[in-house]
Amino acid sequence: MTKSTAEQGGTLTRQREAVLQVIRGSEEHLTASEIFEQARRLLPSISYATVYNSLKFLTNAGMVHEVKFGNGASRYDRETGRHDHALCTECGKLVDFDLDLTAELMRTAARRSHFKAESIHLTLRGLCPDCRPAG
Amino acid sequence: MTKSTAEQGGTLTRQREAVLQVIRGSEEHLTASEIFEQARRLLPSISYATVYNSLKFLTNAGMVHEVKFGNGASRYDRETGRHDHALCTECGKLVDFDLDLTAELMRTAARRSHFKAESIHLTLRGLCPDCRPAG
DNA sequence: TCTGGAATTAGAATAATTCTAAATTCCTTA
DNA sequence: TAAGGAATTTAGAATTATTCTAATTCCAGA
Repeated sequence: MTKSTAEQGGTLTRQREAVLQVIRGSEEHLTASEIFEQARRLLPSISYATVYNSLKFLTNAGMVHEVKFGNGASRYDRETGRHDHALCTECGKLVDFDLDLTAELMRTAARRSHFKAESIHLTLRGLCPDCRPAG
Repeated sequence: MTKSTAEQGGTLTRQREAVLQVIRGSEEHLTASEIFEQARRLLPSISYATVYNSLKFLTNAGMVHEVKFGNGASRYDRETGRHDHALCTECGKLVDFDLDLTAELMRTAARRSHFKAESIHLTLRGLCPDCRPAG
C-alpha cells in the first residue's frame, strides 16, 4: 500500500502536482479556469477535467482549501490552516486574515445550532483598502 | 417619485411579491429553481428570468438574504437580520442560528483584514443532528 | 513483459445564471 | 381617455461552471 498523500489513497501525479504548484504560487484565490490556464504552461496536455479532478483530490487531501462566495466560481486557497476571509462588496476582492476564534465560541456555536462542530469560519463583508472612500 | 420599496427605486410587482411570498413561506433555504417551481403555482406565467430578476431585486432591497456554500446553487433565506449558518458536511443541510458576535470582534476583524467592515457572519461546518452518529 | 487498476484526455452533457429582444404593464400627462 | 415612455416581464438563446463518459495512457507489481 503506497500512500503518497496524507489521509487518503491516490497518488500525487504530475498533473496534480502542477495544479498544486499553481495554487501555491499565487497569493490570489484562483478559479478553476485560471488554474487551468496556468497549469497548461507547466503541462501543456493537461485537460480541464483533470484540473477539476485534481482540485477535488487536493481538497480532500487537505492540501488546498476551496472557498466560494461572491459571484460565480469556486476559488482555491493555498492556505490550509484555520483562517477567515474578508470579501469586498465593491470589487469582489477576497483576502485571508486570522482571528483567534476561541474554543468557547465554537462550543457556543455548536450548542446553538445543535450541530457537532468540525470547524468555524468567519466572513467579513465590507470595503477593501482600495475601495474605501478617501484613502 | 413613487418608492414602494424601502431603500431603492422599483416597484414590488406581482411577480416580485410572489417570489417573496414563496421565500417567506419556507423554513428551508430554497434555490432559484425551487422558487421558480413554487412561484409558478401562484403565477403560472412567471418566467425563470423574472425569478432571477426578482431575487436580485429583493436581495438589493434587503428583503431576503442570499447565501451560497456547499455545492451548486445560491439559496435564499427569509431571515434578513444578522445571523449565522451551520452547514452539514454529510448531507448538506443548512440551518440558521444566532450567535451574538460582539462589536469588539467586528472591530478586531476589521483591523486585521484592513477592511472597513459592513457585516460579519460565522459559518459552522459539522454534522447536523440527523447525521450525527448514534443519535 | 504482462496485467489491472488508477488517472488522464477530449469532448459531450448538465446545471446555474445571465443576456437579448420583443411584448406587456403601468404610469403620467395632455 | 388616449398617447408616450419607462420599467418590467417573457421566452428562449447564450454563457459559464462543473460533471460525466468512454476511450486511452500510465505505472506498479506479479
